[in-house]
Amino acid sequence: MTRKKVKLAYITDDSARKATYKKRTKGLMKKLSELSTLCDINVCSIMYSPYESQLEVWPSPMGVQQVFSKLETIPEMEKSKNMLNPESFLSQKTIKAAEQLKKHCKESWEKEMTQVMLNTICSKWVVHGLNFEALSEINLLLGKKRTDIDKRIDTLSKTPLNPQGVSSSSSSSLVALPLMKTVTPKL
Amino acid sequence: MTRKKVKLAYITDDSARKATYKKRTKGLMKKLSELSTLCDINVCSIMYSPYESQLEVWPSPMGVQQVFSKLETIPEMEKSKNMLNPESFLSQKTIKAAEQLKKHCKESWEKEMTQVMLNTICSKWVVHGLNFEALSEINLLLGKKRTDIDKRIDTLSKTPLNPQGVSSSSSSSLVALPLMKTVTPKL
DNA sequence: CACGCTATCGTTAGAGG
DNA sequence: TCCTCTAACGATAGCGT
Repeated sequence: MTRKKVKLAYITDDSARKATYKKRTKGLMKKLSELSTLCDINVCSIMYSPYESQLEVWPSPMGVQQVFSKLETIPEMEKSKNMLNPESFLSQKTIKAAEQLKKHCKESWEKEMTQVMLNTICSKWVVHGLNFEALSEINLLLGKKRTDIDKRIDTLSKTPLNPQGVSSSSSSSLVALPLMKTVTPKL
Repeated sequence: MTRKKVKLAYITDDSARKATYKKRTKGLMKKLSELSTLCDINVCSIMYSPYESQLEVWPSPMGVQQVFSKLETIPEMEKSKNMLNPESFLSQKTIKAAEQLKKHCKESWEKEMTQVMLNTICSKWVVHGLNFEALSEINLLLGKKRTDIDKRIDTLSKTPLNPQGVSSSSSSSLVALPLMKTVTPKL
């Protein structure tokens, strides 16, 4: 009985798919970990899967916090918030100017856009105070009694904030985003 | 000549490390892609490595945009911004209340905190308008002439926004963050 | 320094408990 | 459903070019 040569297509059988998901996710995690130690890359992952009721964080919430904290240190743009809001950064003027040249495409536009895109994301993270101060704050809570946390979560669950449902139009998604220290972001 | 059994430790030799990095990154990418098709998970990755002058986006900027767009659809919290700012969500009062119970730790605090942590991140994304509208805007620019983009980038490079340097204290980092549709975030 | 090769190691599909 | 086992497949270290 020779093992089938994985047909690379959606696994229709639910339990088989779940099994594969779990196995491969575990494998991915390991690979991530290896890349991390072999090449000194700081890695973390946050998994929000339909197969686990709870979120899975690896290697630990602390580790996640550390990685996110580093996003904070990338460019020091906080000092110039006003110049980085979407309106000025991507003004109608800019769009129009680009519009004029619509016909002259270039095969490398993709890479260029990638730069702009990512820089925008990073900028926004910082500009909007998304430097994960909150995570630091949350770390203060680490080690607190569980029931208290439970109560807190319970309270929050009863506020209007609690989503009554989730859009079912979006399918599962995964983002892998590595950031390295040695490259100076070009903005 | 038996192949060595990969010593799982930092590779000191620069070129060897780079080779390993590239090979393994490629492998990771493939695994990601497989997980994506096998389990219908929407995947993208953004690589910002010291070994490439440009960012590497996979499968494409479009794909990245799509994945990020989905983050937007998670919980509908925009309507209650005022209740979700860090100040109210993680008020001094809350911290103090938790402080009182510092000594009574629980082994499962980690999971609980994970929930709070992640929910906070997601909340912030939405609350701060980080629903990646900008990315949509940027997509309008796709297909425009490269030199124009170049000029734009150049202009930006000369503004005070341009980081004069990057913190060298942070090491490389990678975040993998999968989001699935079927689970309702508990907040 | 990048690529191609391939023996070896590591991952995992499928079956059984 | 979840674990364990293991043969088969897939990834990749080291080397040659």
